[in-house]
Amino acid sequence: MSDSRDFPFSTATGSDVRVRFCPSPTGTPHVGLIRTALFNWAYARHTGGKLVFRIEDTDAARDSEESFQQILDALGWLGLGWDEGVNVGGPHEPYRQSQRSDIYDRVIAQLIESGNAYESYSNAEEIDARNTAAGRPTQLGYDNFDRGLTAAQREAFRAEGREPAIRLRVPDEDISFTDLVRGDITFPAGSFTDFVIVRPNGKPLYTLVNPVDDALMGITHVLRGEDLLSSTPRQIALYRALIDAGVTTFVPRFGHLPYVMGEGNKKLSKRDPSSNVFHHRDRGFIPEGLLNYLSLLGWSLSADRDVFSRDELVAAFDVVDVNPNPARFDLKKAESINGDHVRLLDPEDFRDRLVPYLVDGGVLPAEPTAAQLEVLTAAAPLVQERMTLLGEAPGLLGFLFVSDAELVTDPAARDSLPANAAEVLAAARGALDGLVGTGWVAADIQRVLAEALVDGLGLKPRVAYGPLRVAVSGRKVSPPLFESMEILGADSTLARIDALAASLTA
RNA sequence: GGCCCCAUCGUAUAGCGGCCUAGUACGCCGCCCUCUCACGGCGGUAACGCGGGUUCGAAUCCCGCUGGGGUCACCA
Repeated sequence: MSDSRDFPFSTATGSDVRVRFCPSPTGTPHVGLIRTALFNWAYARHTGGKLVFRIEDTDAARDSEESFQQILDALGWLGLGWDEGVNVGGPHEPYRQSQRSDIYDRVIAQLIESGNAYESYSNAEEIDARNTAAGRPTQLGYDNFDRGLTAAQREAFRAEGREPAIRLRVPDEDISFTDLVRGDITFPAGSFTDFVIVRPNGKPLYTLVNPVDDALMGITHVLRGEDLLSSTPRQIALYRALIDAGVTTFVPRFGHLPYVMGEGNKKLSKRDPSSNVFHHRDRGFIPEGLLNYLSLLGWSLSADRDVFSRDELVAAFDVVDVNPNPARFDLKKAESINGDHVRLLDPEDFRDRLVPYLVDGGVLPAEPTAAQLEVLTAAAPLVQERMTLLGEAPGLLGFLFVSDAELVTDPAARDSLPANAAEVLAAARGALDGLVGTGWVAADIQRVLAEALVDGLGLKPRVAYGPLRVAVSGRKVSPPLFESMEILGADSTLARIDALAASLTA
């Protein structure tokens, strides 16, 4: 066939690669959507090519400004930047389809002019009726009936006041392409009939605007979800029409990324909280962790390593290495990866990232004081390696930011107190008293406590320190005890021990 | 139903004809470390859907089956 010569696929491989991310602003950003953005971004960075960010808002009924802002928010948070497009501009403005009507009108005219598209007056009822009459399954849909309409017939329909949809005349031959992640794929001739590209009201459909914009913007690689795979032959048909009409000169290469699955064998539902990027951010995922995990859905860096940086991802990423099979979103694994990245953070960076979570958790005011930040700086290193999600911060560190009087003791922690708690507390109090005025550092605290409780009373360490942990933090689980006491200071520490002791005898 | 895609431990994957008595990670189960919780360390559990070929040799190539999924809109 002469297809490859007349309708060549893109041969871009290096810095001439142009990929795009073109979400429709409906709803909250889904992890699957972000994974698609990530792979496009990574491919552009890896090849040295360009990433174009376009918004497909041609469905006024479903699109929203709020959703658009959320997409921007998500991309910004994750650090996925683009080279051309919304908010940054470029040579193919505008980048919101709702503002490109004139461009589409022009292309539609070219398509009709060149004979690649035509007016179709058939409505659904008429199509069904014709199919039934012809003994053809109605499921087969449109029958290309209007292809042969004469000027007189069109005029007659017009006279009836009917407005035509515009359909693309599709080639009656097999359509093949080499999918970058799946290999050669062929759709037999007759798989689909002439399809609508413009509504009777003049509004162009996704089937037209998506390929048209890709063509006009010089997109060389279309990396998108697997759900679009079956529409690819139609897009290629449209591309051929665009080439024939002189609108563009090549067909992009396609790569269909596997689904991100939820429980069972279904796509991760938008209703599942795990699908919501912001839900993960709120819980304390950091961009490095979420991005790392998402990249593992359908791809891998190497045989024996799955924690890596953005730069490592970019250096190694290639679409052809993407797995074609669907991947399940595994929250446990995601959290584990996130925890690894949290531990990799520089201490100051880690501390800074804690602040918003502590503010949201009501632990710190919107504008923390210098004293509070000082406490945080001292405490952060104590919890960095024991946190998986930053959202754990309020629960872990809250006790350091409340007055002794405000400290609430978790009922479960109180219940865990051993029978001899009062005795332990009293002995600790006595030992600690000796330190007042001599400096108040963790090592000394631990030493005197060990002498008094472990050596003196002969207690097991966990029995000895349990009551103190509850007294100081109000919880069964806390950052390391002696360091916590040091940060809290002698006065608070003693006051809290006294308070718990008093409540035991009350 | 037509067409298309997919198929390695529970999960994500490595594997692209011999290095595989199938590796790694998460999970799970033990043990160690330990002031709690974590972290860390050590060990264990667990997979090539089935059937035919091709080949000296197949998880890897081909065909069929089975099983999953997607798509068939004047949504995107």
